[in-house]
Amino acid sequence: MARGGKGPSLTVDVAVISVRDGTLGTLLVRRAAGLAALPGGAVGLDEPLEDAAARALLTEAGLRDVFLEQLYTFGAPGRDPRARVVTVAYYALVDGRRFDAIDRAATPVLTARIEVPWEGEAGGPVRALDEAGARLPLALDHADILGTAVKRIRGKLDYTPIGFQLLPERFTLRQLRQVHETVLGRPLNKDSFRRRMLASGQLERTDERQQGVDHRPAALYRFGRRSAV
Amino acid sequence: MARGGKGPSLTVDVAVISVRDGTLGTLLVRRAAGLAALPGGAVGLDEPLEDAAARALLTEAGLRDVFLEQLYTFGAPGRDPRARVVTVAYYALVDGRRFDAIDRAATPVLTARIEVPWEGEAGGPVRALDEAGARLPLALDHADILGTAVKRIRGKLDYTPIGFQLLPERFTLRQLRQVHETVLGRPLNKDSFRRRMLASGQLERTDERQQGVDHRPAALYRFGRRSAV
DNA sequence: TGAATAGTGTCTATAAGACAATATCCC
DNA sequence: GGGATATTGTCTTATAGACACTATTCA
Repeated sequence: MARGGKGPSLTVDVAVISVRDGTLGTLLVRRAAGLAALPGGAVGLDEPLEDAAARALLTEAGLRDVFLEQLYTFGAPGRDPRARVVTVAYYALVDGRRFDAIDRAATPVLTARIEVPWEGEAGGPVRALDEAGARLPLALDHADILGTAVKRIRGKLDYTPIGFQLLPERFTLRQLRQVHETVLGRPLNKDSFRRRMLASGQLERTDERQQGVDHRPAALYRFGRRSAV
Repeated sequence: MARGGKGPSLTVDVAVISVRDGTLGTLLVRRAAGLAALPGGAVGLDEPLEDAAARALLTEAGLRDVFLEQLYTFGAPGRDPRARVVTVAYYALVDGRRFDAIDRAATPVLTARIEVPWEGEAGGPVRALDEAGARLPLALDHADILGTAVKRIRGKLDYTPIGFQLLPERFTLRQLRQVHETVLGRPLNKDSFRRRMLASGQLERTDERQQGVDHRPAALYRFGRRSAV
């Protein structure tokens, strides 16, 4: 961790966000001291920041080709007691079902549930819970980074259709709404959500329908190139 | 510029944004090679990032106590041809009249007009023009940083009253609207802007009125603590 | 047929845009 | 008074929420 330079060291960390069963989830790795941490690592001397984030996702979490966007840079002098480390945080949005496909032997990741103790876009740290509901202590300021990611995504949902990044390629309007509700942490009006999404021109109706449900199957949609205006 | 460490060096840069006479303005400093650059500098080993940005503003531009918020971190390997330098960019919002109060002898800043060659929130680099309207070549990726700042502020205006940071403490609704129009680069509906602002509960009407205009003087408002809900 | 959700249409409440009518100030 | 903008109020239009009704699937 020691470096010869005069300035702070630089790392990247990735807050992986997914939605499963109506709750927010994330991916963590075990670090020393029994703490869980975001996937991340040092930035190579000639490596683009986003490449470093993608590399951490691949080597530490076994994930590739995910939506990845810069979040915020955390640099409080005391955030890492061992040395001055500034980290450029990214967030990734992943279809929750991809968590199941990760080779746990090759990459011993932890899947955790995120509990958001604030409403709206108030912000603040969040809690990570394991499958049994026990609290997972997070390293450094990683609870703040995850909280910042949730806050950012909540804000983006209002004017951007990033919800589909959390779903498989084809999905129903109900699934999309439930993803939005899970991210926002509040119920949405069914009718107006439907109208708004269909009016946005971003959804493309496929001629397939939902399978294996015990009621009228919904039409499957996918996100298409922005169609008009 | 050379460092002994294995990782990138770290700096901060500040995009100072102001509004004067219906145009966007910024503050630049002269650097080698006749280029103009954003105020900025290296981050101290134990210095918080925002402190480094505030320090650069004070020493290079003579500005203190301004609204300052983190913008984005720029770290493309080729952005500085001399060495790998990652910069955490901040943006500052300043009442344009404060540009006139800067001691030009102590801090030889340049005031420039910003020309935005794109609409809405498309994004991309902007141009800096001097008082005579001549183009000021910008160092490194500073045109991108300024562009990112304009884009961010445009987005924030839709749901946050940051406009008042660009005005003196007391202002009229017309001044506030013109600031919004300048930032957004498009006209706003006068009536609905007025209603929206008054309904927001963020404006506090003072018992003073505009002075020295050749028509009915408008009431002066100031921003108050969010009052209700 | 019944349970359950999809999908459509209608009515109402709220916010935005357009515009008319006064109200105040300086000259 | 005339010119200019502020301020208030009304009407119209677009959008969101509420709700009723029909459609479609499986058990």
